Amino acid sequence: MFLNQEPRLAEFAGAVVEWQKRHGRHHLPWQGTRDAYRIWLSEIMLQQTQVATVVGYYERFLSRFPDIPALARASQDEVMPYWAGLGYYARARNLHRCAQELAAHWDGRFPDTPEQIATLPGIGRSTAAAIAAFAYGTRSPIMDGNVKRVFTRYFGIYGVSSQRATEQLLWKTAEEAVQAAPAALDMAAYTQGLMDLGSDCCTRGRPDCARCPLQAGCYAYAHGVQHELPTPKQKKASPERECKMLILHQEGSVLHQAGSILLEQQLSPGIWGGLWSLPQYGDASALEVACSNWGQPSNQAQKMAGLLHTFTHFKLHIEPWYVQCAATVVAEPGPRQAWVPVEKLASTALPAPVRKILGGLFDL
DNA sequence: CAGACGTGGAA
DNA sequence: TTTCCAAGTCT
Repeated sequence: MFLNQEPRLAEFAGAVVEWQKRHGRHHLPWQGTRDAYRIWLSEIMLQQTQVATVVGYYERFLSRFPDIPALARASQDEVMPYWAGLGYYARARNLHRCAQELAAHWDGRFPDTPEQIATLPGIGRSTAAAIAAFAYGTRSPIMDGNVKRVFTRYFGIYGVSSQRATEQLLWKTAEEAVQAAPAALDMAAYTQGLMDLGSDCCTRGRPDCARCPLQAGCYAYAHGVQHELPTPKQKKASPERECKMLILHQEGSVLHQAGSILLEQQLSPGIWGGLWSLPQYGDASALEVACSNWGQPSNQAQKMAGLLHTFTHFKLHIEPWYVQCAATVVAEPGPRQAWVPVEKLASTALPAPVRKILGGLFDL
């Protein structure tokens, strides 16, 4: 770090805001509003998720649930299809819970301080600050991946951000940057500018320092260590697991000509919690037992092309097995299981790889 | 504190 | 191909 951060702190926020107004993003679907609901929804969807991925989900979700009361009076099962495929499903469950808490205890509106906002489910310190900054102009700093890149480089902050000391220094520096800024600071532009700078200019691989409004004071630029910051955390090899998924296809009826598929709702918490997946089995014998329970000899099952699904912390080898059965022979579904008509699969909350498997069979 | 928690795009 | 990781939070 530079010994004396003060002169570089004083000019920091102003440079970010000026850059944002000329070169930042201004036409994302969740910009140009002070509606805390829309801001909140976008912030949650954008957690660990790229802008391009979020845009479509944001529009569809907002059309179906236009405000807090609409979301609060819906059931979780009505909400999950609008999040399916986006990942990190605890976000959707917390979003729904939060709407109900706001409706029940906060008059259906967001509280106006970041501290109060951060007490709500699924909203941590950074998201609370972002909501307050965009909706109310509150001078409370955020600290996400983009901002960490900008701050570690500009101020020369070493150490992995999972360490308490590093995290605390980042937040302290972020607070000082706001305090050192003029009272008239456009907090929304500053907050957006930090993220845009990290996203468009101060990127991980090839930072475009020539375009950067902070170049003159940047520690990493001065020392040529852009690629060393932020300090990378050591990676761990992700374990691999395997499972067999059963596609039990009940033949069509007059009502549902394409038939129905047996799905099983996943428990929360847990992978895909709240979504409807295909029944999974750890090995061939477990699959055989399941087939025979449904009156199907397992030798009638057809093995389909396998696929590898990569999660953050493990890889899953999926082996799908297809079995068709007559409607007349079929028993009652087990707990958390249901027969879902093929016509309804498109609007069902399916995990991404399950949608891919079923999409190959039924053109969802 | 370290691990759980998804998915897809980029290098 | 492999690895990284993107507007994090919760336990």
